[in-house]
Amino acid sequence: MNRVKTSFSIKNLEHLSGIKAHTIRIWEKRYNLFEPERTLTNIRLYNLDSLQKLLNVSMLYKNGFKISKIAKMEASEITNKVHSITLQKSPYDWSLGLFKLSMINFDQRLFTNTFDELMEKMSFGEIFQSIFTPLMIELGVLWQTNSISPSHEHFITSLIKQKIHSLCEKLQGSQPTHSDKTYVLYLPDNEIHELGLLYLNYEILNRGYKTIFLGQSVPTTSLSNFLEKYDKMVFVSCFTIEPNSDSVEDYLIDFEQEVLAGEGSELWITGYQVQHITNHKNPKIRIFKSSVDLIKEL
Amino acid sequence: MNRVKTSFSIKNLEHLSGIKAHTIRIWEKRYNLFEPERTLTNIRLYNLDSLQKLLNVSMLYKNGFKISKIAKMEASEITNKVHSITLQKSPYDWSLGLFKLSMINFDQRLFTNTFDELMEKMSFGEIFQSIFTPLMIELGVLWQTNSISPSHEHFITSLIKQKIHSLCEKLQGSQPTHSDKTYVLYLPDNEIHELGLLYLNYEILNRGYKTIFLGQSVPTTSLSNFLEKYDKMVFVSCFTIEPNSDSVEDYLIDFEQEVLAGEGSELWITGYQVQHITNHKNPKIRIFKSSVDLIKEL
DNA sequence: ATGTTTGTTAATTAAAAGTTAAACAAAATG
DNA sequence: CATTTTGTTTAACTTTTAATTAACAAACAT
Repeated sequence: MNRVKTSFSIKNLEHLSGIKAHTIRIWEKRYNLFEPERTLTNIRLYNLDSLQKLLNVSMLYKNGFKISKIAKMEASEITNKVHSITLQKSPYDWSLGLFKLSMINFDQRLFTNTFDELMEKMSFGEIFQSIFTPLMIELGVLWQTNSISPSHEHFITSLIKQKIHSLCEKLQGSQPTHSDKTYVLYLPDNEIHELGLLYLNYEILNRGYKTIFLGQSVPTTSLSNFLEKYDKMVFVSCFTIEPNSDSVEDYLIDFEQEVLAGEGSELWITGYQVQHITNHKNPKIRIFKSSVDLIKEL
Repeated sequence: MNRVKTSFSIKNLEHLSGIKAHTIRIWEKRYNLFEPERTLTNIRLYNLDSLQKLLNVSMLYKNGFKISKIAKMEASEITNKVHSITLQKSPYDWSLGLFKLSMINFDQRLFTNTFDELMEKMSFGEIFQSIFTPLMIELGVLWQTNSISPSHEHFITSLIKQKIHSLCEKLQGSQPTHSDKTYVLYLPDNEIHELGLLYLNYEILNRGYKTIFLGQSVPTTSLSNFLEKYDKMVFVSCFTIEPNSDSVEDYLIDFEQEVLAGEGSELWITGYQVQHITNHKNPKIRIFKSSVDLIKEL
């Protein structure tokens, strides 16, 4: 019933900390760094405290501290050192690790603090592309190795969504500087990966355009309703799961007839399912390799 | 980069279909039911099509069809039979399987159809308690055995949330029949499991009370702001992860001072982190073993 | 009742992952 | 330069999980 992971294998620690299982074992043996529980059959089982200690140790280790020196430190001393290093170095260097740590502990304050510090140094676009995107990729690996629970993923993505939402709200407070076209962002039926689309919404707003964010699971027919209200519409979407490679061509043909028949409106798409589509005949449909490419064309 | 599971081990199939791995193997051998790919070292790897076929086969099997008979059927015949059975039997018997199927395929239409049929036969409360709750528990098992991706979990929970949201909206359209108290539903800092709280919101609304749904990550201080506006307030929350057993006592003491100091307001709690708290002195704080118990007291 | 169907069990082998210990070699230290 | 530190490699062994085959026994059909 309790679905939050609190027990970790040595492989989990390897994936979460970046320290090889072999190395963790020998640190244990030589320096008594950890004293993990064991199963009845002698297999190591680490708790959350051990994981956190390892994350701290690996942080110092990656910053040039020697393991023999770290091993002699008190727990409090380790924490202090970690603190002072994060203060010294740029937040960029450590934000990925701090975001992961905040996820493991469901620590919203750490997330927010890290994020706020980053925002002082760089734009949200840079943060999203250079930190949140790699973070999401890493989460995929952690998921595949059973190192985190769905709750962890949910926790971190919903915090990121919150941040984008609040940035978008601020932008929507001021008048758009362009009135020549309106962007409509949507995800087709069954599409649930809205984080990328949410980010696109932010970037489009940030460039002074008007947007309508529809979010997930919008059927094609309900899109045509917008055509009467605005002159020039650009529909923006991201096809990650659906429509899949079997049906994406049919979807586009359908979309052409239902939505793009009139003047002025276009469809811009990114995502996994359109990666293989290189040349599409209709100039009203534009395919982008990545959201970065799409942003360049705004 | 593509984080959607498309390849399954025989154990995954076992957990998803309820057919033992042993049995799947022997069906393969005796009736050539499947022809899974193999790894370089001879280990079975099933694709999504195989999984779906097995789900259909197991459905017929559990309905009394003999495996020898199923094995002789064409794929289309199997699909037809499955269809006609789902029509014959009550939706209750099959909804759990259908919801799981809709999740595997990210098939929103199947989810909605199944849900709509259920709503004709029973109340939403019954659906939530007798179907969605077991479904969530089963998802936990599937997660632990690596049988589904976080996307699957996200897909199904966000659809359930959508349903509760729209039911709540309808209820909020009509005037409350009780005006003696207002329920404020919130989750404390770092708490992300809002599905259960969302359901409580529905049940309270359904009994004609006024509610304020704050959702996740509400600090205690911002709750006290509500005290001036309403006479009698009942704060309702669910502590799944936070505050954890170390800090829950402190949290409650803090809450007593900051929020419950005046007249009339109470705090009702359920969730994992308050399971061990049996007798709390302050009668203004009420602990419930489950949300069902809480609903009974409305 | 006789033979067939069908799921389970047991035995054996193989693969994957974890554990321990010893040897090794690069890097740092004095 | 000799010594210590430290991560990696190798080898032997255990545990867990998967695969194959054969045997078994209950249920079913004729």
